[in-house]
Amino acid sequence: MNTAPPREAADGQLCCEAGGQPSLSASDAQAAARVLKALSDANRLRLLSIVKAGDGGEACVCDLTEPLDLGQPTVSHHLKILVDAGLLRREKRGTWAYYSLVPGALESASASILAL
Amino acid sequence: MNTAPPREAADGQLCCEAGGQPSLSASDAQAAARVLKALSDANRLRLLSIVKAGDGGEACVCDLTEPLDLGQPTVSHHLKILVDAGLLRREKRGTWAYYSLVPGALESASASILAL
DNA sequence: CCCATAGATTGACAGTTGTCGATGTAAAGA
DNA sequence: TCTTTACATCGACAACTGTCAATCTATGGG
Repeated sequence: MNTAPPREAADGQLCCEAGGQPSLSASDAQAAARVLKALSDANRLRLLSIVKAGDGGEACVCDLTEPLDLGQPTVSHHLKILVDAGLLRREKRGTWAYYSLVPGALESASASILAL
Repeated sequence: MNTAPPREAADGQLCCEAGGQPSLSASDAQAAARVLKALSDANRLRLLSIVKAGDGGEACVCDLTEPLDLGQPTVSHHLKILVDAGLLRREKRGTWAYYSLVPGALESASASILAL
């Protein structure tokens, strides 16, 4: 809305000076936000942590329901969000579903913050 | 191959070997989630990016309202969230409010993901 | 075939979030 | 003083999120 920036500040400091840098495109920001949104919940961070610390780097849902003190449908819901964000992988073996980290996914999310 | 985990219904909890590691405490997860939640919005990521790329590493609100195509109150709202999360600093000079990155804050947020 | 178990899906509901318009406030000019 | 400028705050509203109880699906054992 500011079409006429003040250019005569007494101190010489201009207010609205065009940065001109693309900085971060809207689509890049949206892509990064999609992953970070999956990481913005305490219970989901704990799920990732437990999966990472699990034997063989994986864990099944029954391993995850108890330590978080959440219902099983809620845990499944969070796991689906993490899978959809590309952070977790689901592998079904027999009756059980094993979740494991997608290699490099956390590093990529971490890097997207530093790349701001 | 099918590596069936030990299972006992009446015993209660013996599905997959419980990996009793503390992994990530509830309070640590909540603290990390609080910062990551501030980073989980595309417009806020763009705000940080513009501030970082700004002259002197700072920018005033009028620099931020236009490129995001958001109303001024909305931008102020997002900036407040970023300040509350410890990611931005606000300094008022004259009529203008200049925002700048808190040194190390992004690195710390990034590290909290890798520390999972 | 019937039943038990692991897990996903559905529906509902309260709480939160992003956005805007209207208004308030403080500083700089006229 | 009166007005303009830059920004914050408030109130409202739609959209989204996290959670649970109930139900559905699929696998395995008798």
